[in-house]
Amino acid sequence: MTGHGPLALVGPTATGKSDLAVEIALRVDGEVVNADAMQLYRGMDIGTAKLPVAQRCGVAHHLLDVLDVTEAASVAVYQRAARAAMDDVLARGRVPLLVGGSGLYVQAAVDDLRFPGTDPGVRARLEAELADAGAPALHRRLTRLDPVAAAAILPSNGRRVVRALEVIELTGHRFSATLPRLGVPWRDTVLLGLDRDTAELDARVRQRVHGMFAAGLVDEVRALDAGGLRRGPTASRAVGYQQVLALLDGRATMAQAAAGTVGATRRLVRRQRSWFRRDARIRWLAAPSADEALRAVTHWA
RNA sequence: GGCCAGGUAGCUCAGUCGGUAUGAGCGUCCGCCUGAAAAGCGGAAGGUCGGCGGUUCGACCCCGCCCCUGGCCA
Repeated sequence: MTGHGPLALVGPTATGKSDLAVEIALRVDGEVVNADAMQLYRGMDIGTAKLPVAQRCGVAHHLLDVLDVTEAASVAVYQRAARAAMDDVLARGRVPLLVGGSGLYVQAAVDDLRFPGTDPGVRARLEAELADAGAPALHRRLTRLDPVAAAAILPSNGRRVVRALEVIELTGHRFSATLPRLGVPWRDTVLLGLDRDTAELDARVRQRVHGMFAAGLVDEVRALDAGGLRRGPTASRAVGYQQVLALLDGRATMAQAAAGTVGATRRLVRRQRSWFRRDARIRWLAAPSADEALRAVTHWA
């Protein structure tokens, strides 16, 4: 098979990655490692299109259902877990199959990205400043402390300005100086991409979303809401969940929630594409078949 | 059939006391992305201002007729 390292299957949502991953895993004696930020959450099943156990055909899946809905997800934390999982699979002589559509997560698992630490106190203070002084004011400060980072971050992007200031405060170094260069892979991973024609994918998204509502997405969200979903900064923003929460609040009708979910999913697809598009290492598959995927891997090796 | 309101960007709608629409939000397209990433942020493209005629140096804006939509009255 590949023999040397992990295999990654990436691409926008609703293209059929999960099913294809199982097929490939069965052929190469592989185990799936999730690279989807929202499938990390326990109880978020219908809305994240998490593959039901019955459809996993006995293939082991790692990093699903590891977070409570109230916890914030974090790339750095994910990176450690994903690497540990892949190393474990490798150590057992099997092939890790990294599967998911969260671009930054995939890159964190596959490349030598290093994340400077974080501190809840510092973060909270900066967030508070952001709330009353506004992003441009914080950006001005960043310009003084780290002109290079300031030039790369737009003054309106409060989130990124806050993180840059946090890193500077915590490390004493410029944020721009802490960013490692790309191109240094952590392991020799083969990246495969799965996409579909836009019109076809949009139709699949529409169908999938209607299927989710029919399968009980509203009840799923209601149950998670009772478990604190709203307090979760990450989970409460997930596509579908966000819209159903609005429905439960009476801020949207069922039709609006469904249409909103379809729209948000389409936008997600566009952003996922623009993220993956720039990674020249990805070998894009023309069709979702294990045969083609394995052929691509062989030709690559 | 009569009266009233309205027809401006793909959608919802501002606006112009007559002087080439700095139009807005949403959508669309493109891009950015290093501890919330299904998040966060930016840029661009889109309009014969319902149609025809009139008044005027000049009309999206005023006048007339027509068409369409919604409401009220018959």
